[in-house]
Amino acid sequence: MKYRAIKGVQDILPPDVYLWQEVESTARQVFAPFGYREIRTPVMEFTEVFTRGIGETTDIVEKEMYTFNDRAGRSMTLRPEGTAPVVRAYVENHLYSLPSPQKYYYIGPMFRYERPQKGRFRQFHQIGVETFGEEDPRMDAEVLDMLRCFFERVGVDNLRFEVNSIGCDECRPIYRRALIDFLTGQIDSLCSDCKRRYEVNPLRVLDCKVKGCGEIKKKAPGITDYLCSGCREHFDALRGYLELLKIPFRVNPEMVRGLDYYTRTTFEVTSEFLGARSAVAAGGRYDKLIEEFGGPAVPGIGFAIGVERLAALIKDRHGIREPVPTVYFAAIGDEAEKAAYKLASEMRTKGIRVELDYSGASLKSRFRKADRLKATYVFIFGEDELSRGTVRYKRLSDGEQGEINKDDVMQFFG
RNA sequence: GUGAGCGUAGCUCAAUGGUUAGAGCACUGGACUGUGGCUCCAGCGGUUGUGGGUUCGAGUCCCAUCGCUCACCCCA
Repeated sequence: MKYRAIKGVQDILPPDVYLWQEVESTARQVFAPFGYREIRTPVMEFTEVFTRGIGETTDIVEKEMYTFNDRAGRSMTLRPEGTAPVVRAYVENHLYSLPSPQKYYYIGPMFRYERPQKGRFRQFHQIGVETFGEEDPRMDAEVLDMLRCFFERVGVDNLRFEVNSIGCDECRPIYRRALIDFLTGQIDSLCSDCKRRYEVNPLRVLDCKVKGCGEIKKKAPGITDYLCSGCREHFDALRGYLELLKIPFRVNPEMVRGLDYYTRTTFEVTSEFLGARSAVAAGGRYDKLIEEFGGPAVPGIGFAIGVERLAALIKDRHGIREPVPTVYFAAIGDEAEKAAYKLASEMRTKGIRVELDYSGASLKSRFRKADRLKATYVFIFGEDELSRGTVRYKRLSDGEQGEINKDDVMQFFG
């Protein structure tokens, strides 16, 4: 084979593409009543948008970005996530001068240079939302409510909603200190990865799946006990509203997010059917990020849904609905084929899906093909019908046949 | 970046180191000349990922390489 797709990217072909269309249109339908409007940002940004936004020491920035110099020597990066670009657009276009809160959603490809595996690709797609200008915990709950609604509409259940609060600039450093102090005493018992995490990002130790570390984790101080009064009240209120909205959730004090910009609320939606990495959606609050981008002190919250992972779940649950042809046109003979060609054009113009072939194959093989295409009707159109000015039809589901006047074809489809 | 597994027909897979690498599905045609699905028959389809090596003989064993998959790190 001469050419092949790049590692970790993939073609989205029919029938899968119909699933994607369904997912995307459901997202639009679900988000609209919550007041979300679409925003489209470029797939490429100046590299600083991500290094500053996501954090210099995160894995994404350190080893996963598609970064290159353009012809003028400026460093550009294919977006590895959606929040930083949307925040950049929000600040650059002064969207904060519009009435708060401003709510946006986006749908599109992201790029990360990673080893592909189940549910992980180098080009993958996210449906994300970002809300600017509201710090009330009711907004956090609302965003989760919208997620719940989306998954319900798209027909995926058995999901776990996990929430946590990782505090703010005030309380997180204090907790971090306490955790480090604790881990320092246990360092010899930690797994090798966790020894590295201890240096780089101690909170990640909480995320470790190794058994030995789990034992240590149980005794470790929890973030929940270190939240400042503001963060504690916010988190308590959020849980209250989630209960009010009857959103089933679990508090997971060990959940740590990989991006630096999160404050207070973080959450993940996971499924046990997704293999090693089970998150199908994740997000959180980022109250300092807009300032970081040179904007006003405006809080934000958002999430992203992994479309590939979601599509895999839906495919498992209920497969794919693919549109089928209404009519398979089998014309026999030069004159009839010519007339059928014309009639098919008229029908298509009216929105009826018509398949006709130019192969001149036997009627039998055309029926076979019509059957394979799952056409609703076969139209038979030969010398006899041509001279009578009619079309013979056969409904494939039950074999019912009849003959209709050529001029009544449109009526036939009512 | 690290580790493991797997590469044979379009797809799913067979083939003790030994004839001309097979089967099912799919595709094309026929039985049925203007009527699909079911059945039967036939046909089409291969550089066994690639390159070396061992051997009288390699799809099979060895080495390298490329690719895919899964897992780790990390992430949607």
